[in-house]
Amino acid sequence: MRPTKRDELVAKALEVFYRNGFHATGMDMLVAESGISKTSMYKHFRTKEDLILASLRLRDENFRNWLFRRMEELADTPRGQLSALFVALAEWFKEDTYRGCMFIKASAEFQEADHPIHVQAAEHKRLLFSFVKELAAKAGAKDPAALAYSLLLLKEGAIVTAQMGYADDPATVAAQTAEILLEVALGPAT
Amino acid sequence: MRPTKRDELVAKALEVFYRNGFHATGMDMLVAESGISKTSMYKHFRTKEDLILASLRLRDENFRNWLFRRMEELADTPRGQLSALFVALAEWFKEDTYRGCMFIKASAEFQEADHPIHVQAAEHKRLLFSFVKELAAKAGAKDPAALAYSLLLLKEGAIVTAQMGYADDPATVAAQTAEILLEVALGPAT
DNA sequence: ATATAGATGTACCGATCTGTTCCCTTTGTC
DNA sequence: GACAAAGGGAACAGATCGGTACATCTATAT
Repeated sequence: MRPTKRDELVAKALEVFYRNGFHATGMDMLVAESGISKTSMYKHFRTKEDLILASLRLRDENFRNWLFRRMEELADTPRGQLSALFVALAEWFKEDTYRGCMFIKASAEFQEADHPIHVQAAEHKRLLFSFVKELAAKAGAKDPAALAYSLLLLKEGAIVTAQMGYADDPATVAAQTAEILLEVALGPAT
Repeated sequence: MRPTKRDELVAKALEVFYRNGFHATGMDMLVAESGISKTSMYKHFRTKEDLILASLRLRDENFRNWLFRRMEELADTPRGQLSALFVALAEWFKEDTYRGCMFIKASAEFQEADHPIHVQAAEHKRLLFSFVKELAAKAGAKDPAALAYSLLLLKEGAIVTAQMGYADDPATVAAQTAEILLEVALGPAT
């Protein structure tokens, strides 16, 4: 069965919100860009906030699927997959549609810690943390949570540095730094 | 001489933009919060964008002054001051007005790489990089730029992680990770 | 005392914001 | 062919957006 209008709308809204920001994107702009009438939009989503939340859900699904699959394609050991996280990042940064992390930006535009959008953005980061922590455990880290946490700090740092564009190649620096942390935590690479 | 109205306005605008976001803050809200008339605002600044740029200039000055002074207060060796960067971060995160990095958020709300606001935000990060690179050189790093770059990735990562509030204590994790990098780059702590 | 600069208050402009209303057309199904 | 569900078009509310117009007030410097 073909994608429903609702799915089309969410996909397009995701794209526009990512490219243009949340507050800066009006519903009229979404009408113009998606070709879907405002009437239909408000039949599917009661408010703009609901549409943003749906966009973030889709983004979370797409991004985690892509990242986890890519890490598995690039290496077949847990340790190799942790390294591959930063290879995947480099690929992402090179896309000319790259505009930083949608969840960081969502939490920045909706700052109250209990705002539904903020909460949902944080949830995405929590899911990534779980995944990386599992990998760190499989790789034999003594303190998987600490290793995962460190690696993710590098990841977030590289993401915002790439977004601001004031430095050359944050993914490579992050990858090299991650290698140091992996050696300290897991011993020399085999 | 007392602070001019213009200075008062910029200081208040900085506070409100930081707390509330750029697009989400209207000029009428600034009138209400600062008690300064819209007429005066537009005498001092031709556009909202000009006011944002002035706020960012003030923020850059305040933040770098605070951070550099704090690092010097906390340690008197270059290496110690690099460690102290993360102690200062922890103090910042604990402030109940903490809302992430204003420059990251500015670059996120004004994404075009050549937008004046984006450019100015990136400039702040460049200045921090220069300072940390100098310290890394004084501390005897073989590749001061690489060490500074790594440490700043941790810093940015900790900043956004603290902003999103999905993890307990990013400053401490960043500090511990930085210690590892310092030992690898400079040898065991004396 | 008076000229001047800075600040104020308030009403207003046209555009845009989120969200609604009313009515019409398409589409798939029995 | 009848019918319901879904979508479209377009105007409209009421609020807010960035920015302007205009007349007034106040402090200081000469």
